[in-house]
Amino acid sequence: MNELPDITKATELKQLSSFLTYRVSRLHGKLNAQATKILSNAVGITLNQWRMIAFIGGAQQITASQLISITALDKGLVSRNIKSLIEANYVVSTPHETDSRVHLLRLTASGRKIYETALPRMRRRQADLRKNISADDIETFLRVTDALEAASEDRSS
Amino acid sequence: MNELPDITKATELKQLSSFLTYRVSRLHGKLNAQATKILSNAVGITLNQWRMIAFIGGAQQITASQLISITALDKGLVSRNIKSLIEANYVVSTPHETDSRVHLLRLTASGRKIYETALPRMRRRQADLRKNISADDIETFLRVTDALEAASEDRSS
DNA sequence: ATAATTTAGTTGCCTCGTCAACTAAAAGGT
DNA sequence: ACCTTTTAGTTGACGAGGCAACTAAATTAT
Repeated sequence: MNELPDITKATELKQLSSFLTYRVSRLHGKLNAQATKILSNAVGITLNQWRMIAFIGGAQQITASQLISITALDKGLVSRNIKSLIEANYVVSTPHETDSRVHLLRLTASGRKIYETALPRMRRRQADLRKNISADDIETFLRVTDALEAASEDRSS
Repeated sequence: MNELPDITKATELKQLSSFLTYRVSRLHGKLNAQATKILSNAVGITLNQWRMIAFIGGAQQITASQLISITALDKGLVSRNIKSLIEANYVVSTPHETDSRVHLLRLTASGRKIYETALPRMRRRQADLRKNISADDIETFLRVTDALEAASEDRSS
Protein backbone atom coordinates (compact mmCIF):
# COMPACT_ATOMS: atom_id res chain seq x y z
CA MET A 1 0.00 0.00 0.00
CA ASN A 2 1.13 3.42 -0.94
CA GLU A 3 1.87 6.09 1.64
CA LEU A 4 0.59 9.09 -0.25
CA PRO A 5 -1.45 11.35 2.01
CA ASP A 6 -5.17 11.58 1.45
CA ILE A 7 -5.15 14.58 -0.77
CA THR A 8 -8.82 15.33 -0.46
CA LYS A 9 -8.30 16.48 3.12
CA ALA A 10 -6.24 19.52 2.18
CA THR A 11 -8.26 22.64 2.92
CA GLU A 12 -6.85 24.48 -0.08
CA LEU A 13 -8.36 21.81 -2.24
CA LYS A 14 -11.64 21.95 -0.42
CA GLN A 15 -11.85 25.57 -1.40
CA LEU A 16 -10.97 24.94 -5.00
CA SER A 17 -13.62 22.31 -5.15
CA SER A 18 -16.24 24.87 -4.34
CA PHE A 19 -15.32 27.05 -7.30
CA LEU A 20 -18.58 27.38 -9.09
CA THR A 21 -17.29 26.87 -12.58
CA TYR A 22 -15.65 23.67 -11.60
CA ARG A 23 -18.73 22.38 -9.81
CA VAL A 24 -20.99 23.28 -12.68
CA SER A 25 -18.59 21.70 -15.10
CA ARG A 26 -18.54 18.43 -13.21
CA LEU A 27 -22.30 18.38 -12.89
CA HIS A 28 -22.67 19.20 -16.55
CA GLY A 29 -20.48 16.30 -17.50
CA LYS A 30 -22.44 13.83 -15.44
CA LEU A 31 -25.86 15.04 -16.52
CA ASN A 32 -24.76 14.99 -20.13
CA ALA A 33 -23.38 11.51 -19.93
CA GLN A 34 -26.59 10.25 -18.40
CA ALA A 35 -28.84 12.00 -20.91
CA THR A 36 -26.71 10.81 -23.79
CA LYS A 37 -26.96 7.24 -22.64
CA ILE A 38 -30.71 7.36 -22.17
CA LEU A 39 -31.32 8.94 -25.55
CA SER A 40 -29.04 6.62 -27.37
CA ASN A 41 -30.73 3.60 -25.80
CA ALA A 42 -34.28 4.83 -26.11
CA VAL A 43 -34.34 6.44 -29.53
CA GLY A 44 -30.85 6.41 -30.98
CA ILE A 45 -30.18 10.11 -31.18
CA THR A 46 -27.61 12.38 -29.62
CA LEU A 47 -28.29 14.95 -26.93
CA ASN A 48 -28.05 17.86 -29.32
CA GLN A 49 -30.28 16.15 -31.81
CA TRP A 50 -32.75 15.65 -29.01
CA ARG A 51 -32.59 19.31 -28.10
CA MET A 52 -33.40 20.21 -31.67
CA ILE A 53 -36.24 17.73 -31.84
CA ALA A 54 -37.58 18.83 -28.48
CA PHE A 55 -37.70 22.46 -29.45
CA ILE A 56 -39.03 21.83 -32.92
CA GLY A 57 -41.67 19.49 -31.56
CA GLY A 58 -42.56 21.91 -28.80
CA ALA A 59 -42.95 24.79 -31.20
CA GLN A 60 -44.59 22.84 -34.03
CA GLN A 61 -42.68 25.01 -36.43
CA ILE A 62 -39.53 27.02 -35.95
CA THR A 63 -36.62 28.48 -37.86
CA ALA A 64 -32.96 27.71 -37.31
CA SER A 65 -32.24 31.19 -36.07
CA GLN A 66 -35.05 31.01 -33.54
CA LEU A 67 -33.60 27.72 -32.40
CA ILE A 68 -30.22 29.35 -32.05
CA SER A 69 -31.51 32.26 -30.03
CA ILE A 70 -33.60 30.07 -27.75
CA THR A 71 -31.02 27.41 -27.09
CA ALA A 72 -27.93 29.63 -27.17
CA LEU A 73 -26.21 26.88 -29.09
CA ASP A 74 -23.66 27.59 -31.78
CA LYS A 75 -24.88 28.48 -35.28
CA GLY A 76 -22.77 25.80 -36.91
CA LEU A 77 -23.73 23.20 -34.37
CA VAL A 78 -27.42 23.83 -34.95
CA SER A 79 -26.95 23.80 -38.70
CA ARG A 80 -25.14 20.48 -38.67
CA ASN A 81 -27.55 18.86 -36.27
CA ILE A 82 -30.54 19.98 -38.30
CA LYS A 83 -28.85 18.61 -41.38
CA SER A 84 -28.38 15.24 -39.75
CA LEU A 85 -32.00 15.20 -38.62
CA ILE A 86 -33.19 16.01 -42.12
CA GLU A 87 -31.04 13.21 -43.50
CA ALA A 88 -32.49 10.85 -40.91
CA ASN A 89 -35.93 11.98 -42.01
CA TYR A 90 -36.93 13.28 -38.60
CA VAL A 91 -37.25 16.86 -39.71
CA VAL A 92 -38.42 18.60 -42.85
CA SER A 93 -37.35 22.00 -43.92
CA THR A 94 -39.74 24.03 -46.03
CA PRO A 95 -38.85 27.38 -47.54
CA HIS A 96 -40.44 30.44 -46.05
CA GLU A 97 -43.10 31.95 -48.31
CA THR A 98 -41.69 35.42 -48.59
CA ASP A 99 -38.18 35.31 -47.14
CA SER A 100 -36.06 32.87 -49.05
CA ARG A 101 -33.22 32.94 -46.53
CA VAL A 102 -35.46 31.29 -43.98
CA HIS A 103 -36.39 27.64 -43.65
CA LEU A 104 -39.26 26.50 -41.51
CA LEU A 105 -38.51 23.34 -39.60
CA ARG A 106 -41.10 20.80 -38.62
CA LEU A 107 -41.01 17.21 -37.41
CA THR A 108 -41.86 14.42 -39.79
CA ALA A 109 -44.11 11.60 -38.64
CA SER A 110 -41.09 9.61 -37.53
CA GLY A 111 -39.59 12.69 -35.93
CA ARG A 112 -42.77 13.13 -33.96
CA LYS A 113 -42.61 9.53 -32.94
CA ILE A 114 -39.12 10.09 -31.56
CA TYR A 115 -40.36 13.17 -29.80
CA GLU A 116 -43.26 11.35 -28.26
CA THR A 117 -41.14 8.43 -27.19
CA ALA A 118 -38.32 10.47 -25.76
CA LEU A 119 -40.26 13.25 -24.10
CA PRO A 120 -41.95 11.15 -21.40
CA ARG A 121 -38.69 9.28 -20.91
CA MET A 122 -36.84 12.52 -20.38
CA ARG A 123 -39.58 13.86 -18.13
CA ARG A 124 -39.28 10.77 -16.05
CA ARG A 125 -35.58 11.36 -15.79
CA GLN A 126 -36.27 14.90 -14.65
CA ALA A 127 -38.53 13.56 -11.98
CA ASP A 128 -35.87 11.07 -10.89
CA LEU A 129 -33.26 13.77 -10.71
CA ARG A 130 -35.51 15.98 -8.65
CA LYS A 131 -36.97 13.33 -6.47
CA ASN A 132 -34.76 13.89 -3.46
CA ILE A 133 -34.70 17.63 -3.78
CA SER A 134 -37.42 19.91 -2.49
CA ALA A 135 -39.36 22.11 -4.89
CA ASP A 136 -38.06 25.14 -3.05
CA ASP A 137 -34.50 24.07 -3.54
CA ILE A 138 -35.07 23.44 -7.24
CA GLU A 139 -36.62 26.86 -7.52
CA THR A 140 -33.60 28.41 -5.83
CA PHE A 141 -31.27 26.38 -7.98
CA LEU A 142 -32.85 27.64 -11.18
CA ARG A 143 -32.90 31.19 -9.88
CA VAL A 144 -29.22 31.03 -9.02
CA THR A 145 -28.56 29.49 -12.42
CA ASP A 146 -30.19 32.51 -14.03
CA ALA A 147 -28.21 34.90 -11.87
CA LEU A 148 -24.95 33.15 -12.65
CA GLU A 149 -25.68 33.15 -16.35
CA ALA A 150 -26.31 36.86 -16.16
CA ALA A 151 -23.18 37.44 -14.12
CA SER A 152 -21.02 35.40 -16.45
CA GLU A 153 -22.01 37.59 -19.35
CA ASP A 154 -20.90 40.65 -17.49
CA ARG A 155 -18.11 42.13 -19.57
CA SER A 156 -16.47 43.89 -16.66
CA SER A 157 -15.17 40.70 -15.11
CA MET B 1 -40.64 42.68 -40.61
CA ASN B 2 -41.30 39.02 -40.44
CA GLU B 3 -44.53 37.64 -39.09
CA LEU B 4 -43.15 34.64 -37.29
CA PRO B 5 -44.81 34.25 -33.90
CA ASP B 6 -42.73 34.93 -30.82
CA ILE B 7 -41.67 31.42 -30.18
CA THR B 8 -40.49 32.00 -26.66
CA LYS B 9 -44.09 32.41 -25.53
CA ALA B 10 -45.04 28.81 -26.21
CA THR B 11 -45.64 27.05 -22.92
CA GLU B 12 -44.23 23.78 -24.22
CA LEU B 13 -40.96 25.55 -24.76
CA LYS B 14 -41.06 27.19 -21.38
CA GLN B 15 -41.16 23.75 -19.89
CA LEU B 16 -38.32 22.46 -22.00
CA SER B 17 -36.28 25.42 -20.98
CA SER B 18 -36.48 24.38 -17.39
CA PHE B 19 -35.02 20.96 -18.10
CA LEU B 20 -32.13 20.84 -15.74
CA THR B 21 -29.60 19.36 -18.10
CA TYR B 22 -30.24 22.05 -20.60
CA ARG B 23 -30.01 24.82 -18.04
CA VAL B 24 -26.82 23.45 -16.57
CA SER B 25 -25.38 23.04 -20.02
CA ARG B 26 -26.07 26.64 -20.94
CA LEU B 27 -24.65 27.90 -17.69
CA HIS B 28 -21.62 25.71 -18.10
CA GLY B 29 -20.95 27.12 -21.53
CA LYS B 30 -21.12 30.69 -20.33
CA LEU B 31 -19.01 30.16 -17.24
CA ASN B 32 -16.42 28.32 -19.26
CA ALA B 33 -16.22 30.98 -21.89
CA GLN B 34 -15.73 33.62 -19.25
CA ALA B 35 -13.10 31.68 -17.34
CA THR B 36 -11.26 30.83 -20.53
CA LYS B 37 -11.11 34.45 -21.53
CA ILE B 38 -9.87 35.62 -18.14
CA LEU B 39 -7.18 32.96 -17.93
CA SER B 40 -5.99 33.51 -21.43
CA ASN B 41 -5.68 37.25 -20.82
CA ALA B 42 -4.20 37.05 -17.36
CA VAL B 43 -1.72 34.19 -17.61
CA GLY B 44 -2.05 32.61 -21.04
CA ILE B 45 -3.22 29.17 -20.06
CA THR B 46 -6.35 27.19 -20.80
CA LEU B 47 -9.07 26.38 -18.34
CA ASN B 48 -8.01 22.77 -17.97
CA GLN B 49 -4.40 23.77 -17.54
CA TRP B 50 -5.56 26.12 -14.82
CA ARG B 51 -7.44 23.36 -13.11
CA MET B 52 -4.33 21.21 -13.09
CA ILE B 53 -2.20 24.07 -11.79
CA ALA B 54 -4.79 24.98 -9.18
CA PHE B 55 -4.96 21.48 -7.80
CA ILE B 56 -1.25 20.87 -7.96
CA GLY B 57 -0.57 24.21 -6.31
CA GLY B 58 -3.20 23.60 -3.68
CA ALA B 59 -1.85 20.20 -2.83
CA GLN B 60 1.87 21.07 -3.11
CA GLN B 61 2.43 17.63 -4.51
CA ILE B 62 0.04 15.25 -6.19
CA THR B 63 -0.04 12.35 -8.61
CA ALA B 64 -1.88 12.22 -11.90
CA SER B 65 -4.27 9.59 -10.66
CA GLN B 66 -5.15 11.64 -7.60
CA LEU B 67 -5.79 14.54 -9.91
CA ILE B 68 -8.04 12.36 -12.00
CA SER B 69 -10.04 11.11 -9.06
CA ILE B 70 -10.42 14.57 -7.54
CA THR B 71 -11.35 16.42 -10.68
CA ALA B 72 -13.29 13.65 -12.37
CA LEU B 73 -11.60 14.65 -15.61
CA ASP B 74 -10.64 12.15 -18.26
CA LYS B 75 -7.39 10.20 -17.90
CA GLY B 76 -6.18 11.18 -21.32
CA LEU B 77 -7.14 14.79 -20.86
CA VAL B 78 -5.22 15.02 -17.62
CA SER B 79 -2.22 13.27 -19.11
CA ARG B 80 -2.07 15.62 -22.08
CA ASN B 81 -2.58 18.73 -20.02
CA ILE B 82 0.12 17.73 -17.59
CA LYS B 83 2.40 17.08 -20.51
CA SER B 84 1.78 20.54 -21.89
CA LEU B 85 2.43 22.07 -18.48
CA ILE B 86 5.68 20.20 -18.14
CA GLU B 87 6.73 21.37 -21.59
CA ALA B 88 5.85 24.93 -20.62
CA ASN B 89 7.96 24.44 -17.51
CA TYR B 90 5.13 25.12 -15.10
CA VAL B 91 5.17 21.65 -13.62
CA VAL B 92 7.86 19.12 -12.79
CA SER B 93 7.32 15.44 -12.57
CA THR B 94 9.54 13.45 -10.25
CA PRO B 95 9.48 9.68 -10.01
CA HIS B 96 8.04 8.14 -6.89
CA GLU B 97 10.68 6.62 -4.66
CA THR B 98 9.31 3.13 -4.44
CA ASP B 99 6.56 2.88 -7.05
CA SER B 100 7.97 3.54 -10.46
CA ARG B 101 4.57 3.78 -12.12
CA VAL B 102 3.85 6.94 -10.18
CA HIS B 103 5.02 10.47 -10.85
CA LEU B 104 4.80 13.20 -8.27
CA LEU B 105 3.75 16.51 -9.70
CA ARG B 106 4.81 19.86 -8.30
CA LEU B 107 4.78 23.42 -9.59
CA THR B 108 8.00 25.00 -10.76
CA ALA B 109 8.82 28.54 -9.72
CA SER B 110 7.13 29.89 -12.84
CA GLY B 111 4.23 27.53 -12.31
CA ARG B 112 3.82 28.91 -8.83
CA LYS B 113 3.93 32.41 -10.23
CA ILE B 114 1.06 31.53 -12.57
CA TYR B 115 -0.78 30.02 -9.64
CA GLU B 116 -0.28 33.08 -7.51
CA THR B 117 -1.27 35.44 -10.27
CA ALA B 118 -4.33 33.53 -11.38
CA LEU B 119 -5.68 32.45 -8.02
CA PRO B 120 -6.61 35.89 -6.70
CA ARG B 121 -7.92 36.78 -10.14
CA MET B 122 -10.13 33.74 -10.12
CA ARG B 123 -11.21 34.37 -6.56
CA ARG B 124 -12.22 37.84 -7.55
CA ARG B 125 -14.25 36.40 -10.37
CA GLN B 126 -15.94 34.06 -7.89
CA ALA B 127 -16.80 37.05 -5.78
CA ASP B 128 -18.19 38.88 -8.80
CA LEU B 129 -20.28 35.92 -9.78
CA ARG B 130 -21.67 35.60 -6.29
CA LYS B 131 -22.08 39.24 -5.59
CA ASN B 132 -25.79 39.47 -6.34
CA ILE B 133 -26.64 36.14 -4.81
CA SER B 134 -27.20 35.55 -1.14
CA ALA B 135 -24.95 33.19 0.78
CA ASP B 136 -27.97 31.05 1.56
CA ASP B 137 -28.81 30.72 -2.09
CA ILE B 138 -25.25 29.78 -2.95
CA GLU B 139 -25.31 27.20 -0.22
CA THR B 140 -28.53 25.76 -1.59
CA PHE B 141 -27.16 25.85 -5.11
CA LEU B 142 -24.11 23.82 -4.14
CA ARG B 143 -26.21 21.41 -2.14
CA VAL B 144 -28.53 20.84 -5.09
CA THR B 145 -25.50 20.46 -7.32
CA ASP B 146 -24.27 17.67 -5.08
CA ALA B 147 -27.65 16.02 -5.06
CA LEU B 148 -27.94 16.20 -8.83
CA GLU B 149 -24.48 14.80 -9.29
CA ALA B 150 -25.42 11.92 -7.09
CA ALA B 151 -28.72 11.40 -8.88
CA SER B 152 -27.11 11.50 -12.30
CA GLU B 153 -24.81 8.68 -11.34
CA ASP B 154 -27.75 6.57 -10.39
CA ARG B 155 -27.63 3.57 -12.70
CA SER B 156 -31.33 2.85 -12.45
CA SER B 157 -32.37 5.84 -14.55
C1' DA C 1 -32.03 52.95 -57.79
C1' DT C 2 -28.01 51.61 -55.59
C1' DA C 3 -24.83 51.01 -52.05
C1' DA C 4 -24.05 49.53 -47.24
C1' DT C 5 -25.56 46.89 -43.44
C1' DT C 6 -27.80 43.21 -41.26
C1' DT C 7 -29.65 38.62 -41.01
C1' DA C 8 -30.01 33.47 -42.24
C1' DG C 9 -27.65 29.70 -42.82
C1' DT C 10 -23.53 26.70 -44.46
C1' DT C 11 -18.98 25.21 -44.52
C1' DG C 12 -14.03 24.52 -43.38
C1' DC C 13 -10.66 24.38 -40.04
C1' DC C 14 -8.74 23.54 -35.81
C1' DT C 15 -8.91 22.39 -31.01
C1' DC C 16 -10.52 19.71 -27.39
C1' DG C 17 -12.59 15.80 -25.14
C1' DT C 18 -13.64 10.79 -25.11
C1' DC C 19 -12.85 6.10 -25.70
C1' DA C 20 -10.20 2.27 -26.23
C1' DA C 21 -5.94 0.03 -26.76
C1' DC C 22 -1.58 -0.36 -25.03
C1' DT C 23 2.84 -0.58 -21.92
C1' DA C 24 4.73 -1.10 -17.65
C1' DA C 25 4.81 -1.87 -12.96
C1' DA C 26 2.76 -3.50 -8.62
C1' DA C 27 -0.32 -6.44 -5.86
C1' DG C 28 -2.71 -10.51 -4.95
C1' DG C 29 -3.70 -15.36 -5.32
C1' DT C 30 -2.26 -20.36 -5.54
C1' DA D 1 8.03 -18.75 -7.77
C1' DC D 2 4.37 -18.02 -11.20
C1' DC D 3 0.23 -16.47 -13.08
C1' DT D 4 -3.63 -13.13 -12.93
C1' DT D 5 -5.57 -8.90 -11.88
C1' DT D 6 -5.30 -4.21 -10.81
C1' DT D 7 -3.31 0.34 -11.12
C1' DA D 8 -0.60 4.30 -13.38
C1' DG D 9 -0.03 6.60 -17.15
C1' DT D 10 0.48 7.32 -22.45
C1' DT D 11 -1.01 7.36 -27.00
C1' DG D 12 -3.89 7.13 -31.27
C1' DA D 13 -8.12 7.57 -33.53
C1' DC D 14 -12.21 9.72 -33.87
C1' DG D 15 -16.13 12.86 -33.16
C1' DA D 16 -18.02 17.08 -31.50
C1' DG D 17 -17.82 21.86 -30.51
C1' DG D 18 -16.40 26.64 -31.53
C1' DC D 19 -14.81 30.25 -34.44
C1' DA D 20 -14.62 32.64 -38.43
C1' DA D 21 -15.07 33.09 -43.34
C1' DC D 22 -18.34 32.80 -46.71
C1' DT D 23 -22.79 33.02 -49.73
C1' DA D 24 -27.11 34.73 -50.37
C1' DA D 25 -31.02 37.31 -49.42
C1' DA D 26 -33.40 41.07 -47.12
C1' DT D 27 -33.40 45.59 -44.99
C1' DT D 28 -31.93 50.26 -44.38
C1' DA D 29 -29.80 54.43 -45.77
C1' DT D 30 -28.60 57.89 -49.25
